[in-house]
Amino acid sequence: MTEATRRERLRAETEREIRQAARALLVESGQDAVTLRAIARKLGITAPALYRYYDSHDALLRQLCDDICADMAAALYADLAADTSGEVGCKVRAVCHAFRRWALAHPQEFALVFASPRDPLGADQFGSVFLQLAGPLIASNQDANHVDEPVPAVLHEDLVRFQQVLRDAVAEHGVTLADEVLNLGKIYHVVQSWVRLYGHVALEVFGRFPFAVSNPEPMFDSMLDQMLADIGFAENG
Amino acid sequence: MTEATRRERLRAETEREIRQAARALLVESGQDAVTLRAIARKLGITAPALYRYYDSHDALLRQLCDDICADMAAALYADLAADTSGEVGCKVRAVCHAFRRWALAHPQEFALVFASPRDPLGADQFGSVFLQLAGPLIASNQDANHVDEPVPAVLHEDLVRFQQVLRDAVAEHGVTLADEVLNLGKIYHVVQSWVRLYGHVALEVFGRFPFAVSNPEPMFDSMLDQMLADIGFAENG
DNA sequence: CGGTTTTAGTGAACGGTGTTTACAAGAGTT
DNA sequence: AACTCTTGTAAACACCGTTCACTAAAACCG
Repeated sequence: MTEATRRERLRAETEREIRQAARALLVESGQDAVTLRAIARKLGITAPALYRYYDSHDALLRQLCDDICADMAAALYADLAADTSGEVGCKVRAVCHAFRRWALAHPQEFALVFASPRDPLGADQFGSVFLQLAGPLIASNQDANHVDEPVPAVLHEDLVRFQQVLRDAVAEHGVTLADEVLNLGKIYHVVQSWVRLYGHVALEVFGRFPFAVSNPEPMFDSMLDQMLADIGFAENG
Repeated sequence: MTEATRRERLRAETEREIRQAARALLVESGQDAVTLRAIARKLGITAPALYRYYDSHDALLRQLCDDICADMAAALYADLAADTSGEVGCKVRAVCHAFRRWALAHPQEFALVFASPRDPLGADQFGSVFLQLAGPLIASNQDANHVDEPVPAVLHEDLVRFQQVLRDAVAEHGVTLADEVLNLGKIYHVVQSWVRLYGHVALEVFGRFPFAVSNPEPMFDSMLDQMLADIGFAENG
């Protein structure tokens, strides 16, 4: 059954424990608490031993980011699947709510993954999460009544590239999109929706609204309403 | 001329040097490089001496945030004043561009002040910056043709409070606003504009757009167009 | 002026960090 | 059994925030 050698199994197990310990420290005590020595302490080993698994503290942090992204994607996907209504608008709303809920529940992780000037690279992982969610949603919204609004010509190049990325992502789900469905106007609205979704969530997580918002959820809902309307879903989807 | 004692002058000078050194370290090498020992080293003193000026490393970081906010506010205000056109739409556009430019030029400062889960408190300083800019703009836009759109009832309480904050901010500039000008619908749009402005800038600074944007400025311009239209300014203001 | 108090700064120390190096002990292989 | 590769340890280095006892000078005051 186990095709790997005994040593490989042990190594994989230790690596799993390292990630788990790092994650626990991040959640319990914040990013600064994720130290090599603290992780090693949780495993009952010494700090230098961790260098057999990761090149540096920074590399471990990067791995942690990827794990977080994967977990978040799984959580969002679960919420998406839990919405049994066929309405695509409902699904979008569900996944947006799940994103906000996740960010508020994991502010440290959110800051590390989404608001860190550290890495220009981890974007791969993040992009795949985004596409994994946006892809199916777009694929299941082929009948949306949305006209092709004109988009500034300067944006065409970037939007066409993004269009191709989205098309590929959807194709992985076995769906082929017509150009009328995935027109540039809609692509642009997808990007703009991400701007607003991210903006609201980050502002809420970091407490940077220009005044104290006593109850941010209705404001989030209100923004979603307008966002969904812009993107071509029915108001009460 | 110098009404302060010699000691007070020296103390003020040292404090100025501390802030300056901290700022330089942040810009040169990132937030993690702003250590007490590094600051002290730049001044030619020892680290414990800094405790005569700040209670802790964190307190110094807070002061740094405030300084950054003040500097940014000054820069934005300068750009705002540099726009000699009477058009309010142009002024809004100018200050938004200035904000983006500042954030891209000072990513470390931006991350520290706007995307740090650290303090729920420094918000005072930040809020005052926001109001210092938004106040005059709203005050000079009294003739905007903007109808009072309905706003979800749940938001009324918060929006009314923000309305009062804005009214006070504008009053400091010697202008009194009528309710028709500063209606709740417009207040809501101001908040939504901040969401989009912040969202775009943060995504660009942190490189978190879902695909590589080759030339983000036109996209920013495009967003501003829609934002200004929503908020009641003319398209080519 | 002389004595006292207040202040800015020092140096040593404590416990913490990431990281490197030399070394030991076990697992796997031949 | 001998050899290699892997996984861990212990010690050390340089750095960090912070505390504490202490000095030297400035400011104050009778």
